[in-house]
Amino acid sequence: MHHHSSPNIEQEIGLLLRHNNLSITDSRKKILQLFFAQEGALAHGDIEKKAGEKFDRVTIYRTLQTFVDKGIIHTIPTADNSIRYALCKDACTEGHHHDHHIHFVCNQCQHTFCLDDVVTPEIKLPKGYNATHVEVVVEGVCKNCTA
Amino acid sequence: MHHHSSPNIEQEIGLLLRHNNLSITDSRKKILQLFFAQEGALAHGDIEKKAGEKFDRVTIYRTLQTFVDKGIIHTIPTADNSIRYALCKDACTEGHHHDHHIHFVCNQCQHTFCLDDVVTPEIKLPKGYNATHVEVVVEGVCKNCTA
DNA sequence: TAATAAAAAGCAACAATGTTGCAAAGTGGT
DNA sequence: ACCACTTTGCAACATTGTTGCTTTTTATTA
Repeated sequence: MHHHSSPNIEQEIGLLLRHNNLSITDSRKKILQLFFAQEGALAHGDIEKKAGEKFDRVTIYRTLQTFVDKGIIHTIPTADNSIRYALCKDACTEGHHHDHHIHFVCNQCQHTFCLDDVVTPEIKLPKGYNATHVEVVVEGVCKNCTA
Repeated sequence: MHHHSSPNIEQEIGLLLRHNNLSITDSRKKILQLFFAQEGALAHGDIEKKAGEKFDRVTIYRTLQTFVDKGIIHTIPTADNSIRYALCKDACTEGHHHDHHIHFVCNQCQHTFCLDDVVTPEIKLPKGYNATHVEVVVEGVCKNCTA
């Protein structure tokens, strides 16, 4: 399980923000904590539910956007109009995401996971098409629900 | 270009609806015409723009939902909260979609295409994960824009 | 530590998108 | 032409996302 509640998560979060030239604010810390405490991806709505009493909706929108811009989190496409966000584990930088792993959506628990060890395959495209990014989303039953 | 305006499109649409046990109505015909006249996928918003003066927004929502349920169209996930829809070319039936092709989103013209000849690859998942469906969305520059 | 400039958060108002119940209109079958 | 059933349009509402502006917070300097 990835649920560290180690005392230096706080520190780690501070460093992460500082490395990205972001000032350290309550909302940024709180939202990053949610991501660190979570195995899987979060939608805006999830964050609003978990942190919404403390923070304005607008702040959450803007914070997520900032994190995406800085390469701290990445988006995961969905077919239900609720973009998911997850921490970038590869070396992403401002304006350059390098997430080559696939994503898994569980039909049972509805959670979305980054399978960091499964890289996106090469796709052979017809003539004239040039790929810059390949996104793979696999649906099915996850490890926790298979049991 | 795929813009047939052949006289039997109308017939084809009628048959398609009848085969799916759907009554033939103006909005269903119009929306199917848009899909047939279009190389690429459509979002709800696109359809609303092109047919919105004639039909209520609610009707468009309900019609798209009906078509998805019947296996006439399928959804394409996106990371911008605007689900795209495209005609199913494989043999989809009510409750059973069999679209194994990949999707391509052009960064230049912003259109989304079904590459019907490119099948989704096998993905090897970690132990415990079971796949029921694999969705591949490739981003890049399409045939028309490469020129 | 206090003062300050810059950045972020909060607020309010708004825009866009999606949903529901119900009455009116249209469809297919007799 | 009639009838049962389905679909549409309307209205009202809920949810989600955006924008401008004021207040608060942050990081930095003295």
